Amino acid sequence: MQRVTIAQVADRAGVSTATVSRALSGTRPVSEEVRRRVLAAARELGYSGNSIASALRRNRTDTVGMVVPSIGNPFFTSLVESVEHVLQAEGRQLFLCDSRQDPEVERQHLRSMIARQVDGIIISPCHGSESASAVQAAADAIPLVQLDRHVADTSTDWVGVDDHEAMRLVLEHLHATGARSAAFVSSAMTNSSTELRLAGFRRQTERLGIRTRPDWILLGEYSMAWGRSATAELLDGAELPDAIVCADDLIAIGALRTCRARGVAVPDDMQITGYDDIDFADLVDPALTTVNQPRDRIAAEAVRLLATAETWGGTSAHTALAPSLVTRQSTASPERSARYLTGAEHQESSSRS
Amino acid sequence: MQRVTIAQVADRAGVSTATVSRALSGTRPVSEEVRRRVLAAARELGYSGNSIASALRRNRTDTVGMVVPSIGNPFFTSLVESVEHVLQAEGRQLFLCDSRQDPEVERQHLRSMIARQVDGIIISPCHGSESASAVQAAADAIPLVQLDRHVADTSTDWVGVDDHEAMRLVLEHLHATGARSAAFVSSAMTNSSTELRLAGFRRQTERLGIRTRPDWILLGEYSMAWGRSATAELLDGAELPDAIVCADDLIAIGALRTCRARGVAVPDDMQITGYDDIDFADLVDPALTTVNQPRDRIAAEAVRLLATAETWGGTSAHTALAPSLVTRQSTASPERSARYLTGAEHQESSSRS
DNA sequence: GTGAAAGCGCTAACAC
DNA sequence: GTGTTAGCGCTTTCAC
Repeated sequence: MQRVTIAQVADRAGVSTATVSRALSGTRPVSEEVRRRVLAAARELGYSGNSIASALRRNRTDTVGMVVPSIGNPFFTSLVESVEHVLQAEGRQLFLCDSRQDPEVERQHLRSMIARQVDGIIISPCHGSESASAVQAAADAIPLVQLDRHVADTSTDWVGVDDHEAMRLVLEHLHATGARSAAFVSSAMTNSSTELRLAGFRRQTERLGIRTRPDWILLGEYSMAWGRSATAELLDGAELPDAIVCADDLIAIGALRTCRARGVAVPDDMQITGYDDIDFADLVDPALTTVNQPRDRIAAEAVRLLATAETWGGTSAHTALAPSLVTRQSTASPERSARYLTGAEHQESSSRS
Repeated sequence: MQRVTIAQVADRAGVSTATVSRALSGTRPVSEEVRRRVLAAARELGYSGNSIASALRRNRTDTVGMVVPSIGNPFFTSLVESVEHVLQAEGRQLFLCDSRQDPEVERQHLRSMIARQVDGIIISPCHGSESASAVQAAADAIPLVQLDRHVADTSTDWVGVDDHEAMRLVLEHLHATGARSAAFVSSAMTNSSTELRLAGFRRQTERLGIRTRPDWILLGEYSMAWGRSATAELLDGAELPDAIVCADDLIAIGALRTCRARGVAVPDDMQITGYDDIDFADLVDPALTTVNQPRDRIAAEAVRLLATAETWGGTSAHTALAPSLVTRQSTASPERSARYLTGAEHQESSSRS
């Protein structure tokens, strides 16, 4: 079980270690005859290389590190899948870490990745401000691109979707279905996505004349549990909005559950929208109208930016991709509501007891 | 942005590189005065070490590799979380790969991990037979433990739950609720879990006198989509079982959906059980009765076995942990059914059309 | 308690 | 096309 080295392969093939290296890596031409002998020797000995030694020498690991706030969140899971896919196509590997929403854990992971000489880092920082110093420090050392979320006051690359545009799509759709008031359920304001989505919600409701209220803005965390309790709170309120706009699909699914449990019909009595378009969004009942993030595209762009940073350094780019709206059964269809409206002219928000 | 080396730290602290190494790693005692100077120099220069060089020298990476069939499957995701947690407590890192259910991809990942000199590998092989050669080859090179699933005809460590025991729990519970016939929906027979769960199902149904039929054994894949279509097939059959036993929670959730869509009441007209106890199992409606796998325990055991293998080599261990049954609303309560049975004596499977 | 020096396994000049 | 050689940055004897 002693590891076989390049020297042993060289011995067996009757050539120098340099030649073996060249034959195996294809860095420089090698005679067909020698190539065959080397390959045979390597196979016979079960040689599998030592990328640690290679990395030390070449100063490259062909590995990129990725840090996500929670691998349990399906959105990040699928982002990871996309990134891994892109990298694999280039023969590179992904080193994945979960910061568990903890800036301290995140900082350690970043340090460790730098020590491990990853070629670049893709990160979705867990906190808008507390992650900043560690992210900046890492970015100073090696190419780094932020994905989806990003920290304030740093000058690194970023790629994600245009949250304002997303909110425009959601609220215009709701408006078209006849909704004239809306609540917003999100996570606490600890990261950029949250902030931008809320800002977008505010701007678009105002622009479209959709009414909202301070106690309809509920901030907790990205989880189904929070979606449930926030919705319960809304349903217990004096007035009911026409729609609940959720900052991610997990919250929205929680909202759906509470509505069902309380006998509130979706979308007839209440419309609900999500954000992310996780696989599950299509599988709940009613299926969720949500914002689709082009994950493969985001992943590809992130990897591309990393490569650019490797050669260019310095100048950073912010890439906001266009999201799209996926309309399913948790919102009413615009046509149908239009018909309703013909009679009702303007649908006031229903109120309750 | 030039990486700072140990030599620079040594210079600044006015000591040798050896001393810096010792001061930083704590391998051997160093005078308090020198220690302070070294630490200060390291901080000032922003030294972060080079674990590649360290790994080459020490022949250890403090990294374990993990390969799962699908990171999109919540069961594996949470297994990964558990393993990462355990490792982090020991100051080690996890190198994660997704084989995407493809033995070829899996083989490449394994080769790559060995080349990367991970200290050990934790794998849930994607295929019962096609994964075998690569797994065996990897196990010959470094410590390896199989998790949950395992390949046939290898002599590596394994840790998972006792599938027979799990099926006993499920079927005894169903029997107690009055079920006297059952169908089984699982993935195709390409891995050990599937095989053992089916074998357990067969044995327990026979033992308990629960009737089943060849066309009630449906094998597809571990996904909600398959759960839906398999259930549709069952519901279209001439005879309906009292219960559908599913080989994982995703399948079971799909089954729940189809039942709801078809107006089949769960658990009154049909009982459904899952396997894994993923987070979602408690959040669907009705909440899913399922088999809980002690994931943290499995993870801890796997890491422990790896450490054992590092020192002992050779002899391997198979550790089957006891699963537990989590009864929720997708199955009837034993008490209630007992009352029913008092009148009905023996509840035959309902038939249809 | 500390320093000098010898590599870990590999690749990239540099020769030929 | 191929061999020789000098390290990559670190840890660890072995001296003192």
